[in-house]
Amino acid sequence: MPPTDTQSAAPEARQTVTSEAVLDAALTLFAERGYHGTALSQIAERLGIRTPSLYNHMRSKQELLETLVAATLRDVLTDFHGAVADSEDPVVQLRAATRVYALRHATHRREALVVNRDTTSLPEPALTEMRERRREHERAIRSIIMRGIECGAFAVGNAGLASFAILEMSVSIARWFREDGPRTAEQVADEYAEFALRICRYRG
Amino acid sequence: MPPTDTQSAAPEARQTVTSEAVLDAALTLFAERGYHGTALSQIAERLGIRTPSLYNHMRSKQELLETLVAATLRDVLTDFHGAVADSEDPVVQLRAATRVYALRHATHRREALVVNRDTTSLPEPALTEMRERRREHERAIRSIIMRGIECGAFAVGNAGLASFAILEMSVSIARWFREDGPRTAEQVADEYAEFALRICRYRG
DNA sequence: TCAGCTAGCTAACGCTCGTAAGTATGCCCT
DNA sequence: AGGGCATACTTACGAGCGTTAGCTAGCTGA
Repeated sequence: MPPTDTQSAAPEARQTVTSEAVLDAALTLFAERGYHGTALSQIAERLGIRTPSLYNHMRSKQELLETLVAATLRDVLTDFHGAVADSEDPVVQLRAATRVYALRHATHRREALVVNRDTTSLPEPALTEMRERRREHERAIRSIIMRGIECGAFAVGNAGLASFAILEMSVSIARWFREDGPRTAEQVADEYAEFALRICRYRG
Repeated sequence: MPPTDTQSAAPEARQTVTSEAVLDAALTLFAERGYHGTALSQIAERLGIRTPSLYNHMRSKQELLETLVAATLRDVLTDFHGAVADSEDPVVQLRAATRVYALRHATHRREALVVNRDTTSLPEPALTEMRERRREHERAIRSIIMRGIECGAFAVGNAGLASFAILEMSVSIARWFREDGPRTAEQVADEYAEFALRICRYRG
């Protein structure tokens, strides 16, 4: 029985850590204790290597955070554009946009927690860039709501307030969702999409 | 013109720092940079004293956090009980409970940010205690929703999901609200109370 | 007047952090 | 077979952290 060379659990296998593994370990720990609350030594320990060895896979601790946040926000926007591409109807678009956003927060809890807690710890060029991406998403949701108001599908006093409420209630899914809980991620996402329409007073 | 001895802004006045001032400075900085991202030296600097002098007003950095979180959660529950005391009607109660909760997050932004970001940094006896208080609040909201469902005022698939959504969208007010913005805290709170009823599908 | 308390100060501690430098070892390709 | 690269290691650094000890000066009340 020769050891396989992919994903082997062979006891004596000489294994090496990848950049992806470092990012994954950092993601888990940042989500658990926050960026400033996590030491590189803890990331190293989780990977079974010494702290300085991490520098074979990254440039700095800050770069880890920056990579994680940038990738997550990119994926959020990709999700969004994919979700709203199928229709011009504000009702359909708001439902789909909320659904993918809520779904992502159930299936990518760690990423969501890190982005929401630690984005402000980024150094300045990146911080503004990341804030801009979030604002872009918020503005897009808001404009869907405004179009819904114009065509009479929605009735809400202020589109900005509603878009904030919808986005942030979805974000919070990451705080309580459990994979082994009573509801699947899809069920939760569908329910939240429904909440979004209710907030905008769409009477489906 | 002899200097007054309360709140004096006299230039040469020998002023002394109070425990409340230390808590307030800590609150501001914890809210801005997080608990682990804030050094005692920064709190001291903001108060115009040297770091070790802080120990005349506190026992440790952790105690600062614990005091702030405990006081905030106590006030949240006091608010809640005051809000629901006036009526037995689930519609009235949910509106009032959401209103005071949203209002608090607009008027006490720093406290809300710290509680939501840094409660997990508390040492273990306090951590469980604080989590229990939050759960108590959530259960109380949920039970209002369940009573509303029973009496036919509300129509929502799962009361737990709805209570999470309502609480967390309110929490997020602390992230964007500005005192000098276009809407007052009361206006925002009223709007969010309305959102809560919509989520529960109350057609007022 | 003066004892005692309060609330500052300086100095110093032990620890941990992120990071750098230099070295050893094993795999891959020629 | 062996050169080079990738990846780990040990050692060490300077800085900053929270905290303690011990001292000083001013206000308060007997």
